[in-house]
Amino acid sequence: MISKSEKTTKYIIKTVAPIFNRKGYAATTMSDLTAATGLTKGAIYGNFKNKEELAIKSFNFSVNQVLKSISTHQNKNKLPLQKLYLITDFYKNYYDFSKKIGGCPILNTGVNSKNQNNKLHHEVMLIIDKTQLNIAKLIDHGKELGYINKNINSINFARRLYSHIQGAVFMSYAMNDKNYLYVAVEEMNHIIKNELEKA
Amino acid sequence: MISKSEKTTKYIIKTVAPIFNRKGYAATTMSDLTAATGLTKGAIYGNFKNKEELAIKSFNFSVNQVLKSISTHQNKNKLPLQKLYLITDFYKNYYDFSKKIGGCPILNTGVNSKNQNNKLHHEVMLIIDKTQLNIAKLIDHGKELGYINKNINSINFARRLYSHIQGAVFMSYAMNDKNYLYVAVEEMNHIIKNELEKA
DNA sequence: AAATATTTATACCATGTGGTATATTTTAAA
DNA sequence: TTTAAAATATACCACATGGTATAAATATTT
Repeated sequence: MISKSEKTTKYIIKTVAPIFNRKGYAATTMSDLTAATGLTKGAIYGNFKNKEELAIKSFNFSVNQVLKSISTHQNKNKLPLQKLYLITDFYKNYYDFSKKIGGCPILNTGVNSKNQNNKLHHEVMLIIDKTQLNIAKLIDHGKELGYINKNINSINFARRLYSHIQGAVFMSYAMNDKNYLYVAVEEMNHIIKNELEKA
Repeated sequence: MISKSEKTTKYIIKTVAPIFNRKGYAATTMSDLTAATGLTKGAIYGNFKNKEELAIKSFNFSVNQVLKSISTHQNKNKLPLQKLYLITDFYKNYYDFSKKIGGCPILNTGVNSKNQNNKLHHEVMLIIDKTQLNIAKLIDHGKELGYINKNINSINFARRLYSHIQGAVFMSYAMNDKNYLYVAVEEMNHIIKNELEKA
């Protein structure tokens, strides 16, 4: 049986996540959260220890929205190399996608939490590490199946891919211009084709 | 004759800029600023209209520190193509450089001001536009002198360069790892050589 | 339906916020 | 050196902050 508090806990996180994402931890106030949820501080503090715990759960909620969408998109194909192209393809739409959830949680929280909130920043680093590792595993799988050049370093390539994409995520966000994403995706596809694909 | 207030105005900006850069506009409080400067609110409000005006001047101060350093570094060579390589070379050291001034002002303010402070965000966009245009002009100059391939689109290339580098700036910052910068610089140098340089 | 446990609202706390009027001090001019 | 002007410090303002003790309301169990 799903309890009342479980439902409201989820409701609070879902409602509050985009606000934390957009404004950052410090700039988000409890009254922002009561206003958005329609609940009182009593209700919120009855479900969360404090503002920080709620912020961390909100961050993880936002990140999971991104990761699930990438995962779904990726599952349109079973071949590792095609999955890689589906990942870059996902980011063609990331400007609009991330807008809906208050911006890119990795970028926003990565910047906002640095030197400000160690727990949040730690979460960001874990997610980046995990994501890069998943890409590296995909490349490794492609090597095993013989689609991908065995000479390239999987984790280093994953880091390059992530860094390149994240640059475009920032630029498109800061400049209100999706084109940065389109261009970066094309560049990455070109690099995947030239460096990864076996001739 | 340089007045007293001119001196303290500069002193305040210089002292306060890294704080705004590190914490962001909303999270930086007036007491942060009085504590750092050793001055009272009376003194600060005597020299600046409000917190926002001080934040904007601080942002421009931080940005100018970056731009001046790039400019100095760039002036080690007069040839446009070599100047381009000197720009990418500058970013090899950007992790340590930006740390001294509280992080990359473009990245930090770009993220923190979005949807939060329109005036600050506007300043960020102006700086990015200006910087990209300067790179494009450099490329144009290289074309004129016959060093650079005339088929490539200068402003588009400048945008790619900036976006690529800024991705590494974010990644190195979020992950405490300079290597992202080293790798991105090598990639950009490779791209400059292959796409820009005339055979 | 009554009793109990859980969840939410209310009212409050001490402290911090950006900003300002005014008194005091410091600087520059006469 | 006196005087006028500019810069800084003090003391305060109304309001917002994260957080909590407790009362009220709602679910859940018996």
